[in-house]
Amino acid sequence: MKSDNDHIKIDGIDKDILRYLMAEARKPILEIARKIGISGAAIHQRLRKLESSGLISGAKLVINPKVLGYTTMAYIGIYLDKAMSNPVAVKELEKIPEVLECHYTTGNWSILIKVLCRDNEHLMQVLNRDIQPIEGVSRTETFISLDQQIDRQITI
Amino acid sequence: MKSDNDHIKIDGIDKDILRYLMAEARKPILEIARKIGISGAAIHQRLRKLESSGLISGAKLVINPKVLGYTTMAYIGIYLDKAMSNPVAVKELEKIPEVLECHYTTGNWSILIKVLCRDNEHLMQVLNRDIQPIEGVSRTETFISLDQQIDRQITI
DNA sequence: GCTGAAATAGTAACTTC
DNA sequence: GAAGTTACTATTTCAGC
Repeated sequence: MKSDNDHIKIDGIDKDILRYLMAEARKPILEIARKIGISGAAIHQRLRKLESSGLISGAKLVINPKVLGYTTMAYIGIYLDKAMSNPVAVKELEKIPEVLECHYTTGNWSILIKVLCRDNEHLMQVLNRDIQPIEGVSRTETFISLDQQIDRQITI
Repeated sequence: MKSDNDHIKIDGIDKDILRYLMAEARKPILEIARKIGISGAAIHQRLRKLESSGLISGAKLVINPKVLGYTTMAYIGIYLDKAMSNPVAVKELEKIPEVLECHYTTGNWSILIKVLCRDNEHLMQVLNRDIQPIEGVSRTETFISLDQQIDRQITI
């Protein structure tokens, strides 16, 4: 039984399989099999092992929010009152669909969140109507991402 | 021909399909077909349409970096000298595999990046050996993510 | 959106080292 | 017994309707 923190051994073949699927999760496994030089069933067995080891945590369809009209991405640093517990604030943030990430951070803020909005007006609404009213939120600092220039996963 | 910024029409069935696949990109399409009540081929047609519209930009295998021993995630705000052009700095940041995201932001910094390291010592190395030496980088502010409490995509 | 044929994936039993 | 192949069934993909 492997816990989340055990390091596991993966060989070159595992790495090849992962690299292909990290870029294109629905790539035909037989195609990978032909390129690597082993059978499709063998790849499937390795994938099952990588899944049960916890290294593979899933596969997600990536969608382009711009096509839906969501063009404004921003990071917001949130200062919480000392009395306010982080988990309670996170529970409230979870209810806001525009909040995509939430980190409990060292440094100036208690919380750093990433939000995705249609435009600046929508962002202002989320700040004023959804975030500021949360109990314990004293102040926020907003950084709009004018352009996301790198977006990738860990390199295998 | 649709450009990246056109909004497209998607109906309830499209939304259902997207919701299933955004959570589990490798979920059998026939399984979704049975739940929604249309044929697998119909779903496939809709997926092709969604792909060519640009809404679906791909499918990625999600891996758990903790299993590989990467436990320290941090955001780093970077101040650039006025003379330094952003694209040149980004080109250098791209060469650092630990840099997962890079945003050109409004506010205090020129650039906000997200890095993933094995531990605090590794993070220190990346800062001192890889980031600080980049020409034009004058100062950095680091925020370690003690815990990522929300991580999701846009809600459809 | 459906149908049906060809390609591909997933599973299990068998083989080899 | 760990890793792979072969053989078999289910699913996906693609063309024609």
